[in-house]
Amino acid sequence: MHHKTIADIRAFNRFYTGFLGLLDRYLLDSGFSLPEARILFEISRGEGVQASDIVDLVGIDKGYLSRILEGFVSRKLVLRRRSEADGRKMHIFLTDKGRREFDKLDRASDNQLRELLKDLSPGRWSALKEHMEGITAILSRKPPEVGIRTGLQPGDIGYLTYLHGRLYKLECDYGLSFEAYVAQGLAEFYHQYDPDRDRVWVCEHQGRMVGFLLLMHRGSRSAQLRYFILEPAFRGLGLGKKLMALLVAFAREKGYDHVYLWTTHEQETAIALYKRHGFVLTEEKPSTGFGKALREQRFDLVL
Amino acid sequence: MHHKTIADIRAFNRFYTGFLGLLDRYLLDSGFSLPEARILFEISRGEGVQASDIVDLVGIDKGYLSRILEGFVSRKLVLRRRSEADGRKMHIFLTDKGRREFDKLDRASDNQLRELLKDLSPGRWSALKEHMEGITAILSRKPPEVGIRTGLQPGDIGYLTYLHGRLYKLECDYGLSFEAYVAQGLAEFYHQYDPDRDRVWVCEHQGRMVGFLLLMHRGSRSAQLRYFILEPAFRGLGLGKKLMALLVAFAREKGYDHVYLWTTHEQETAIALYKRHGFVLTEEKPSTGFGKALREQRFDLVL
DNA sequence: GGATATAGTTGATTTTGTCAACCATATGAG
DNA sequence: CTCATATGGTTGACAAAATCAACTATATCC
Repeated sequence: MHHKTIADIRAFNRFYTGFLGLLDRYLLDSGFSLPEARILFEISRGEGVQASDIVDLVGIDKGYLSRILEGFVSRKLVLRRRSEADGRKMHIFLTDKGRREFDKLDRASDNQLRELLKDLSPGRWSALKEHMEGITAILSRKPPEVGIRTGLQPGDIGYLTYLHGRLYKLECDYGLSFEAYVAQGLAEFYHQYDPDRDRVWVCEHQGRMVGFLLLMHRGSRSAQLRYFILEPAFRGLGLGKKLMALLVAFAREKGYDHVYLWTTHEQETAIALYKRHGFVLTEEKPSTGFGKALREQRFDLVL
Repeated sequence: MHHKTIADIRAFNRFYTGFLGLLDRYLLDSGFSLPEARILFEISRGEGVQASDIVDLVGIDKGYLSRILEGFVSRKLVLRRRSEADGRKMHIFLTDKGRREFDKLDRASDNQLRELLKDLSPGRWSALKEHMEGITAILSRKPPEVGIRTGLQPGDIGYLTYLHGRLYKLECDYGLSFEAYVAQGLAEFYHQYDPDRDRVWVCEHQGRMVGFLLLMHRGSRSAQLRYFILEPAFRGLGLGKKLMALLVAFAREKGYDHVYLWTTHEQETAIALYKRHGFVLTEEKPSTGFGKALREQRFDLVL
């Protein structure tokens, strides 16, 4: 199934192994071997670490580590001190000399990398960094950090339209006319946008919109929920629930009697969410608007 | 200067070294060492490779390689054959047994990776792949591959609006009203879009729009150029020139008398491009439309 | 208090990688 | 043609890196 992707990942692994090898080669004339450098790094990062931590962090045999540390001690780079709390453990510290040597090595590594990448434009530097952060986050199973902000910013109208166009095409096979309709609707919304009575919530991940919800006034007592959307990769993280809670709280705070929304019968996941927050189906009508037979449905929530 | 970024990249290197180590560890019980596996891989990829190629690809000492190959030969996994064209060279081939063994290893590596990543959602798989491709492209200094297609697709209207909103904010400090204006304009364009007389050109990089240009009919003999935009990271690659050439060719082909466009005096780079393609300033009027004093300018090109 | 586990050390050994010398063939200048 | 030099690869001698199992000392848990 993922066959092509697996092959791509393995290709990247080979490529990056080569790149890392390029960096490592240089260490040779630094007086430290590769594992020595990594061990020094771990010691400098957490002064007082114990050997078993390093074993885990660097993935090295404990016997081997013991000997490398022995070497460091004889070169007067580190000190080993038996733990007072647990007599089996040894805490490891850099001596002043060790710190100096490590700093030298560390600076040299920085320079080497800087040299290697100095021809890249700032745009590519930051792209590189973003890609790396992305990979780290994915492989270490960090749940993506998503912030929710209110208030429209330049780019939001367009990106929201883009999300609708792309995802409704993908998931419901709507065509371009739907996207044009969204663009039109958002342009109109913008013109009657009243920050006091209306509110938008934007979910952002690394500067990119991944979710959206909007509540706008319709007369003085009621309001309409519109443009609810979540990027597929960010579903199932509770964002929809969080957005909905914010919306209900806002509607209450602003004193609306009730909130309504229009959707189509196809939006099953969204509808389940609406229902869970107390919305009930109040009206239904057929539609052929976006190139297929649909039932448009109205849901109402009385506050 | 890039100090923080350098540190981030080094952090990624440590992280990824660990990840690769995880993958490599497994090889231990495959009967092949890590360099052996890489060498086998290179042989299988290019049957008949010569030793020196492998030295370059894998970054291994030639003496060491010679011995590893010797080992393969004695295990009947590969054949060495002296080149007929150059008696110094040896071409290396997998035997049937070698191919079988390699396939086994290769499949096992695939499975191992698949196993390691099986809990990731499809969205994260493809994100991972994209990040990896991005890093490879940047580090190997590949000029970004940009394709130009014609024809609107779902997502285009929104993304184009987004580009305008974001970039005009960034570069000219236009506000949201400009973006709403673009959204409106594009929705209208879509409704009167006539594939026979109008054309859009979309520059794409890795599935994302990075440039756009449109020509639409205005009456039967003249046409208007609109929505010309290029993502900053993709300027200076000759894309603007290419788009403009496509537009002029299309306008000629469709028999238009002349092409015109409206812009503002601030768009200096774009204006230079227009002039280079024969456009001349024909009209100018003040405007305060998007929150600042501007001179709107009309340029015409007679064909 | 005795079985079991953890933290680290040590000795023996294997695997992996490096270096320089070397052979055979090819290439290019005169 | 031929001699100096370069290229592709092999070999021997070593050094470095890594592994494994046995061992000591301390801690923990019933």
